[in-house]
Amino acid sequence: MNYRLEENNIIMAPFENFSLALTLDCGQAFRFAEKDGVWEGLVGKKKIKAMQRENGEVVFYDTSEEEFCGFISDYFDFNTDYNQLKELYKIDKTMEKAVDFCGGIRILKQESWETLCSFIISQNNNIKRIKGIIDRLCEAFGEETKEGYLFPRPEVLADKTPEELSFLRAGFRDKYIIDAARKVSSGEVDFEKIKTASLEDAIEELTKIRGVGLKVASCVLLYGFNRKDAFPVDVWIKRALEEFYPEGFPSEFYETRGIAQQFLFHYIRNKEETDI
DNA sequence: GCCCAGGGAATCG
DNA sequence: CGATTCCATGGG
Repeated sequence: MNYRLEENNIIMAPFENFSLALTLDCGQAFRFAEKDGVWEGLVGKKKIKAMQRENGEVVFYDTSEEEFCGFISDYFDFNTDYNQLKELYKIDKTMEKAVDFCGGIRILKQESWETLCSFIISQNNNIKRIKGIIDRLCEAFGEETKEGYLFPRPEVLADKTPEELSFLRAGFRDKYIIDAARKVSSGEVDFEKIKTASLEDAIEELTKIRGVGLKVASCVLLYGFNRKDAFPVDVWIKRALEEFYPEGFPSEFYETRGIAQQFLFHYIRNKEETDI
């Protein structure tokens, strides 16, 4: 990673066609907002504030070399070589187009509980509403800090009732949030076990929660447990598999097929609109 | 009014 | 098993 320090900001040199906007707004994370080209969001207790210049440089504001090399690089998974992965994906015609279209995306390493709760809310829902529900959830139950409201811990939500969550306007998902909070805070669903379990066992553990099926569990593992072999199949990916991969998704991608999935998802979902 | 949104559970046959 | 229906809410 090539970077330099200017006052309290880190300037990161362009690399691998990295796109800050695509990465933060491709449907994997829901707590980042853009204003005048500057993206802000809370990751745990720390705020990440960043913008990307025309020349590809990324400015990370109010940080240090230590924080950039540790916390920020870890969150963006900057030490994983995406160029190598993208070359591999290009053996496939459709994936080649996807990589050309949105190869600047990186899979973030998000906090496990926040990811679980967020993707429970995501089911049969649209991204704009998902963000609104999560904003209200954080403001009502998250610890208030000078950086903003933290994502509420499961212990705080475990003893709530659906009526107490009705202001979220989460619909039928409110009881799923409560069930997840109870099972995670009690240890009935064990995050430590998930971290070392096989993909199959990890999915089985997460699907003990009401409202968590194969797709949500796969998203949680991919985005919230850094499991690059987790492969969420939503309506868009399902269509793409039927249309382009009647023989199945290429087995060569297995170990990192979750990343390939993210490129494919964004490509098929956005190509028509931007072609015009 | 109708349809759909990064699904899942319950209920059929 | 697979297919269908219902679930809340809001935007297009």
